[in-house]
Amino acid sequence: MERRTRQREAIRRALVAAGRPLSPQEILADAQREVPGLGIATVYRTVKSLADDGEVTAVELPGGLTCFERRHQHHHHHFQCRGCQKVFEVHGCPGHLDRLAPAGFSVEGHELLLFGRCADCRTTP
Amino acid sequence: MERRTRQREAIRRALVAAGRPLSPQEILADAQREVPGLGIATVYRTVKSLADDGEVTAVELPGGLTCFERRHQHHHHHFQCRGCQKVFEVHGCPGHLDRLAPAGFSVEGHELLLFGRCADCRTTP
DNA sequence: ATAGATGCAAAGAGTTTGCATAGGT
DNA sequence: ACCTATGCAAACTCTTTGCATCTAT
Repeated sequence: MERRTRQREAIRRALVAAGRPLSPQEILADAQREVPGLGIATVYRTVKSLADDGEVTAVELPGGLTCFERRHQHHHHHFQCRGCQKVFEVHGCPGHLDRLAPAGFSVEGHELLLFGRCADCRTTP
Repeated sequence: MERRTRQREAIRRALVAAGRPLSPQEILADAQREVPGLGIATVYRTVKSLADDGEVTAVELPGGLTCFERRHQHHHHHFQCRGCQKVFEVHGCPGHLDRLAPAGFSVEGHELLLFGRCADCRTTP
């Protein structure tokens, strides 16, 4: 069974507090304010463990960055800011996407990413 | 100015022949049939050069894989097969995606990726 | 002949893993 | 006391870069 460690709790709190998907480095920086000696390997191991438990999900972004967010029950997508690179949740989905696939292909899912500028970066380039 | 080398031509031909986005490794394998000594560094340098010229565009997929395809003038999206991992072009776009973004955010673009099984992998798991 | 392109190997960046130790239970 | 979780460092993967050589012009 899994243990309740300061590191694990700090990582979970960082994700809860952010309310948006965080990169491993963002998680590290946030959680280190609580547990200064925290190492990046623990962040990777912990988010993987939390993902296995179904508590968080990975958000893989074009460019190779993988962020992590607390698991939601509802279908949603993401927005990435070109200014600060932060990732935000986007509610809703255009739907009717399966019909776009080539004939003979079976669509099992989809991902949609919007990009542009968040409210903060829109005013502060 | 740029030179017309066997390597560069083999890489361009691989992209034309495939008719779909190729990963650096796929490009290497295809182009090596024409130029056996071809190295992966040349593939990376060449696709970057072709991208700078506007002849190819990068297709960045969740998971960190970056593929390259010949540049199209029309807006389109992609499908990735969970069986063979190959990437295909998808025509059309659901449109009206900007409205999904949070208030105060400006949307400059979007990417849509469908995933599932291609026609080949649907019958051959 | 000149200068850009290539192949190799080394260097980076991000992520994962091995191992001794710390620390939850 | 036991055994998982941690921190460090090494290993790994993918991509980029330095450099001597090759080759298109």
